[in-house]
Amino acid sequence: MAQQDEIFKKLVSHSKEYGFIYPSSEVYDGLAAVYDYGPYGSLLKNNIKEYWWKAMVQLNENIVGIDAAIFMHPKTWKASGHVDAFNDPMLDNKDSKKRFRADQLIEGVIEKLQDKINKEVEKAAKRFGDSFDEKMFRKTNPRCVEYAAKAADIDHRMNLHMKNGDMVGLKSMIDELEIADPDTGSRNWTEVRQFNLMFHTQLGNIAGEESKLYLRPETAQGIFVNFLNVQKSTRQKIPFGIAQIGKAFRNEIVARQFIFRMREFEQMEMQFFIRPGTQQDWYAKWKETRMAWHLALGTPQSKLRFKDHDNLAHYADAAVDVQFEFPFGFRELEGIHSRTDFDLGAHQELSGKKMQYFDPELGENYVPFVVETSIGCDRMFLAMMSHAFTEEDVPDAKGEDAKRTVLKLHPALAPVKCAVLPLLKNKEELTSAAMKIFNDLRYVVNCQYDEKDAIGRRYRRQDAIGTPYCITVDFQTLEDNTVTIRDRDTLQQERIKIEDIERIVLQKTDMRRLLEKL
RNA sequence: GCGGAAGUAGCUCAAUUGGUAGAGCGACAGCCUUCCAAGCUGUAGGUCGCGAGUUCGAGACUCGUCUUCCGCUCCA
Repeated sequence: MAQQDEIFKKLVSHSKEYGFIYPSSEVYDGLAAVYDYGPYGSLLKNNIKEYWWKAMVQLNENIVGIDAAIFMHPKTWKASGHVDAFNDPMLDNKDSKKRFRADQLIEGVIEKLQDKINKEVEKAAKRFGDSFDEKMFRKTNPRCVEYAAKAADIDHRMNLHMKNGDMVGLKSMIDELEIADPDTGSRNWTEVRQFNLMFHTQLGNIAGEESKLYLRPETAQGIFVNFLNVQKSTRQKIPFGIAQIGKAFRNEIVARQFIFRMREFEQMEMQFFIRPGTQQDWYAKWKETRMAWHLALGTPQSKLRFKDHDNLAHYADAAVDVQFEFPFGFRELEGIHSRTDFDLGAHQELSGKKMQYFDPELGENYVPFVVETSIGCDRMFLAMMSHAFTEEDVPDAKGEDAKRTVLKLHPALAPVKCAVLPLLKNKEELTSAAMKIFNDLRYVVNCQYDEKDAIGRRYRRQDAIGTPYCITVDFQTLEDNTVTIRDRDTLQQERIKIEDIERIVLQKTDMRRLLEKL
């Protein structure tokens, strides 16, 4: 574990040192849990997005892409359940220093009351034997009735406070019910404070409730509200999908672990609209499809796994995570959710606009069901970086063991595909020949020319940013128009003709090679 | 928000009991160099996180403050 921690730290500093990820606003001492993508980082991130987009949109004639705005009508978030479900009332125990959700503490009391009722029922069942009428007992037994009434009262009042955002009311309930920290028994609580997981800003210049706008906490809603627009303008028939890549914002209480949990992040989401009742088949199909997408990158099966959700979100009837083994353990990378007709149904209800599809085969209208695939772009980035980051021993110029740090990124994802290097800087014939090759190749792939320092050092610099291939121009080049091409992972060199460089580099690094595996 | 740790050059870290801020690596320039972090020379880069206090004198001691990291609570 300590070793894993060490590797993670090295990855973080490597990311900064080589221009992948910088802490945000570093000159002002940084901004917690916000990061900027540097030159190589943004190239890598774009390649990840391209791989996803092409796999989803380009290769599926029944999936189309959109780019919806981050700002949406505030009612969107009312319909989606985010306004209500993402306001968490929290309080701390001053003695144990632990933090709790006020509503969960109060619900604990309700659960205890229900346990008491169940115990009464059990006792009575034993007493009365076969003649026991449980329903009647629950309704008539004075203790059961009392407990049930109390539970209902607490539940009712809590919901009222939650609805009104009445933090003081929640706190007074906690005092009144004499709720204690379950571990320590302490009742020394702070005030209840509200944590809203959505960021907001205002539309127009006048601040006020009516002009309050949220920064979207998920991209999915931009897809749902455009469902009919897209279906009609692209003449799609169910089943079909809408894909989108975009930023989302969540005011996490604690954002940690580098870019794994950020307050501003990027999602790659696809909502697949289907006939009600077919959701299980499509859920299974997308689980399989998405896993294949991950495996095509060469990520070992052992680093990926499915993890079913224990608690389903308010909109889902089935949910599974694709987890990746990060340096800090298996964590969620992608979610696949069967979202039922919850979202479209909610928008239909709140907007008063029909969100229905006429199915010509069935000859009827219905609100489609949805299976969602949602992957965190930044998490995918971190997964690729942490899998690729390698420190290994290789022989140096004297044949002794030396360390090299190399990013073994999939060639199709690598930010720079190829470096063109003259063996020596001070031989004009070599540099001009190399420059000529470089100026030709740059039209085809992202490549670099480097003549500074000894050749070995230049190779290592390219290793550090994950460049899969290095073309070296040497004296033999001047005689027979051949160059060497060095493989990042094997360090093997092959001699190839200059005229073949473009074809060979493309063949090895083109996204096509990756997409064909799907 | 609470608790813990840490802030000195781009990076990693030094600086005896308080006495003029250094090294290695990296960067840049030049020379040299025929394939895996080579050598030589030179250059740039720091109000020691910030603010007070103690002292003849503070990077070091005291107090405050800010930021980051780790843990806890939350995580669609």
